[in-house]
Amino acid sequence: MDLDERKLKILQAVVRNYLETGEPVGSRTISKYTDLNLSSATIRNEMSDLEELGYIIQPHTSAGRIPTDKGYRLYVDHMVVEKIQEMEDIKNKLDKKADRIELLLQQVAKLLAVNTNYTSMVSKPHYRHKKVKFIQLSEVEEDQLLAVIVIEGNIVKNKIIGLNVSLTKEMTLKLNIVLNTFLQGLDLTEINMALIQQMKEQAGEYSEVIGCILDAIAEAISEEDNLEIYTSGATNIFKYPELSDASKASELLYTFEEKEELTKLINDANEWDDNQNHGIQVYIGDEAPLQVMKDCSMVTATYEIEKGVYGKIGIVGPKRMDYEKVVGTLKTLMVQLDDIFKNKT
Amino acid sequence: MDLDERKLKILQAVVRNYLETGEPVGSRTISKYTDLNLSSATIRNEMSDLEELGYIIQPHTSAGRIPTDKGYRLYVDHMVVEKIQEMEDIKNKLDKKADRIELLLQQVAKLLAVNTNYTSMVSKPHYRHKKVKFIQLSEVEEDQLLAVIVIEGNIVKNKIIGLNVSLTKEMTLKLNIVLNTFLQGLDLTEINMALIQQMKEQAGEYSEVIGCILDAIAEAISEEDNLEIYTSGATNIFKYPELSDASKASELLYTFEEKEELTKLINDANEWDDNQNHGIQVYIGDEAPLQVMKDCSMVTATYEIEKGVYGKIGIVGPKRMDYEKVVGTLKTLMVQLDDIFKNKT
DNA sequence: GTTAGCACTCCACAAAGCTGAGTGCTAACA
DNA sequence: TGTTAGCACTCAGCTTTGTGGAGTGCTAAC
Repeated sequence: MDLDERKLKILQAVVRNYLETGEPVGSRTISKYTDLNLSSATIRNEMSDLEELGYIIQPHTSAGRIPTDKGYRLYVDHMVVEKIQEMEDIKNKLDKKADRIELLLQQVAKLLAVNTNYTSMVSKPHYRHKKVKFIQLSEVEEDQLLAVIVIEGNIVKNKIIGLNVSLTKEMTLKLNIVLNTFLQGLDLTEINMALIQQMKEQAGEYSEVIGCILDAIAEAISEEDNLEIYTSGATNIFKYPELSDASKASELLYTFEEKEELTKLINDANEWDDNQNHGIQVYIGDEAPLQVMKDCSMVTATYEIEKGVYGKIGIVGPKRMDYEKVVGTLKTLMVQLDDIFKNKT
Repeated sequence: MDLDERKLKILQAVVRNYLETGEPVGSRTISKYTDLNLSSATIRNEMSDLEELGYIIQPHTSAGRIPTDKGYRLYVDHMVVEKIQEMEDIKNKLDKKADRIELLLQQVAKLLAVNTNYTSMVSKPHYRHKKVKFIQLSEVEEDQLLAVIVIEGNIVKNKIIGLNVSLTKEMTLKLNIVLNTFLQGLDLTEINMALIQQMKEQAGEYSEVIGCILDAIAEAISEEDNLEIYTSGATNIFKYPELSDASKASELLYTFEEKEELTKLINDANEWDDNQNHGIQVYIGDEAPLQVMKDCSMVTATYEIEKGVYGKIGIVGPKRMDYEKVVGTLKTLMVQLDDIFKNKT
């Protein structure tokens, strides 16, 4: 059942040619395109076999062949020689002031989309079970309190709390101390009713404030748990005729606009695989866990922002995407990202 | 040159009918559709006049008529009877925890898009020449300082500053006092070199920290000046055949994805006009200051988030959009928004 | 001023014809 | 036994032709 050398070469030629042109590939083309020195008739026989084995298919009789998903899969698994992509050093591209991770990731997405001409998506890593690191209450105005909550990973959340009483300086200080001593180092699951009750007692007449602040904390932490995804270059799909008819384009773009569905993709991809490959995975057509992507391929990679905290990057394009370039680009990017994140911490 | 009663009625009938069906309107249709009791032949004569006057046009000989931009304009200016839109009370729809204005506006955009089936955009109001209200430095870890900056409008910015020395508690306190006394109530233009120099002197060996913090402040304020725009329902354009061919759709969607261009639209629209109309404006085709919108219409409105601080809301759809519904929806929404913002402050 | 009637126009769609690319099969060749 | 040339066949895609219907403009009559 294994393919012999010659069949492999022919399959490879079919895929390569199809990736380039987007047109079904005929036997005569292969006969000239390869160094096999075989006549088109021979190629035809071989192609007929390949079709029977399910690697290629004719869109209609008397047309050339195009790869099936199975054909692409074989190609991706065994024949991709990733082209090293010399990408401008992204550090220069990235806005200096993009200290906020969201901005940085958004820019990475954009960079990828521009470089590849496909659609890119980047998920914000989420820190599971994040712990409270630091809380600071300050009086902004008479009846307004600003609560600043820092959680692990130096994620900062603010909440302005309106009061119907005004706090004394001492009281604010006291509340600060109470909150910090009670909550530092805890995550959401560890903050229970008993604890809250204790804190409220300490706060005396300001127990109400405690309630507000706890709400803010809960919100801050859970907000961070919402998997956020940044996308870019969604309209690039119009560059590929096979995706740009109204109904397909509409569905795809809607998915990218809403983003919810995309979390499935992100969650599906394997975790970091330790083999220095940045968990690069290729999904072809139906392999992706999303119906709308049945005519697309997707390449994903995993980046590590700090020990144990991962995010994903994905590139979505037509099945006939330039896998070699995409994989190359992603790898280059991952190396650069590693660099950036390492120097950051 | 003014149109008589009958011509107006016929024009109105043409527009109304075209808005509904999207097909060119013939004389026979009008003859039945209106209560004029005129034969199609008479209508034909009148339509011929209307065409000569530039209000309607035939896409080709022997087709019905469709309105020109001029025709739409007349219709919008004099014949729109806005339908009061009973929209579910948005307050119920809006996420309670959407205290952050960004989230709220994003949700408003979505609500609008869903309600109208057009594309919506909402600009975040920007507070010009915002003044610093409050600054708080806290030590998060040994060598990390958290700067929290509150500017007018209760916009809060955070910045984590890495230090190569560690500060004493007293020093942190002192820096806090220095920063607040010097900067409170100032806007960007008022923070000059002389001031900075003074502050650095006060900070002694930690003058470096002052520099970092000032950078953060500058960044925070200027960041807030970047006009941000939230969009929703961009893919709704696929519901309108006249916009959904690949090249038009691609251009439009790109504009909505990139958003930069959209600022032109927002900036162009008139300021609040005080006549309780929420500055509702209608742009038809080329009237919009954006080339890509030449086949679209746009309706914008202005909301006031607090005294003197405005933002815009816009709805973009095909020229044959349901103006009556859109204007109605926008007005209803504005009233609700006023309500929300008033109770907030 | 309004209307019926009629010839005319032109889009939209279907049917028919043509072309070129590509195939499968067969028979001959090395 | 594998390879090749030759040939009939297929079919998408394009152009051409034809047809029907919707709608118009014009004219003559009311």
